[in-house]
Amino acid sequence: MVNELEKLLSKAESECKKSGVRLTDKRKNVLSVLYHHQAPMSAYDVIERYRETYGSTLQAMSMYRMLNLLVEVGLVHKLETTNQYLICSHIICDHVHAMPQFLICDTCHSVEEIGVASDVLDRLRASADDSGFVISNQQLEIHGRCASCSE
Amino acid sequence: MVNELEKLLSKAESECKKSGVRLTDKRKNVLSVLYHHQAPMSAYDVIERYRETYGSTLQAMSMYRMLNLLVEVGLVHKLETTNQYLICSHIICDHVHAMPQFLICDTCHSVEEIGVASDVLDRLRASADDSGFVISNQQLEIHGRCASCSE
DNA sequence: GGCAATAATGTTATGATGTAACATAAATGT
DNA sequence: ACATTTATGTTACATCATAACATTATTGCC
Repeated sequence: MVNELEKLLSKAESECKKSGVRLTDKRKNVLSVLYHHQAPMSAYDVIERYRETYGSTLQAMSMYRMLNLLVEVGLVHKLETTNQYLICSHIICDHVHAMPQFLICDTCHSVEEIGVASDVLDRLRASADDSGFVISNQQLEIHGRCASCSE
Repeated sequence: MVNELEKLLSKAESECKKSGVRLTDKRKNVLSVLYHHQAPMSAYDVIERYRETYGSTLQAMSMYRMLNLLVEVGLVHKLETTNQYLICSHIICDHVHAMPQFLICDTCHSVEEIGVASDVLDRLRASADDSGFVISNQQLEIHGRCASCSE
C-alpha cells in the first residue's frame, strides 16, 4: 500500500489544479507538517515545526497566506473558535463531504472531524429561516470532552 | 413602564449576588455601554465607548477582566468566532434559557440571539455521543446573511 | 471602631494573532 | 524572449489578550 501522505499530496495536487492554483513545494511542506502533527496548530506552531523539519524560517505573513489558500482549496480547516489549523481528515475519501463538524476536546485538545448530520443541518437551516437568515457556515465547532477525557 | 436598562441592571444585580460577586459601578457602566450599542463590540471598542461616555480610560487588562466576569455571570456573551462581546438579549426574561445560538450576519455584522432548538440540541448530543464525546458548548455561532442583507 | 481577609482595580510589560503595502522571484502562455 | 500572472519575501504595524505584581475598596468579625 502506498504511503498515505503521498496519496494525500496527490489528491491535493488535483484539488489545486481544480482551483487553478499551484501546489508548490512550500505548500506541500505545510500540508505535510499538518498531516504529521494530527492535531490543530496555530500558524506560529506551523512556522516552528516547519523550521524544525525543513530548516527554513517562514515569515508569519507567508504562512498565513499559505494556510488561507489551503483552507480555500479545502485541504485544510481553520477552527474559528481557537484560531488553529488542521488538515482535513477526509481529503483522501471519495464521497461527497457534508458540512464539517468538529468535536473539540477542551481537556486534551484533540479534535475529531465528523460531518454535520443532515437532519441537524436541515433543522438549523429551518430555525434560521424563521428569522429570514441564510446560513453560510462552513462548519460547526462543538466544544466538550472527548471519550477518554470523560472517563 | 420602567426604563429597560434599569430593569436590566436590577436583574444583573441579583445575578451577581447569586454568583457572589459585586456589581460595581464600572461593571454597570460596561453593561450599559454594551446595552446601548446593541451590536457586538471588541474589548477595545468597549474601552473607547466607555471613554467617550464616562470620560475615563480603562486599561485593556481591566476591561478584559470585567468582560470575562460578566460572561461568567451570564450577563454578557462572547462570540468566539469574532472575539466580540455583546449583552445577553435575554437577561430580563424569566424563562429558563436554552443554549444560545447566534445568527451572525457577515454583511452588516448584526447578530440575532436565539435559543438552539431543542431537537437540534438533542441530535447534536446524540451524534457527539456516537464518538463518546460530551458536549459542553455554551453556544452555537452561525454565520450567514440576515434577512435585510439577503434581499 | 479597628483590623484582617477578600475582591476589585491599576499598572507595566509582553505575548499571541493577523494583515497592509510594497518588492522580488518563479512559472506560464504566446 | 518577454509580458503576465502567481507565489513568496520583507517590513512594519494593527489587533487581541494575559502574566505579574501593586494598590484600593469592601466585607466580615471581634
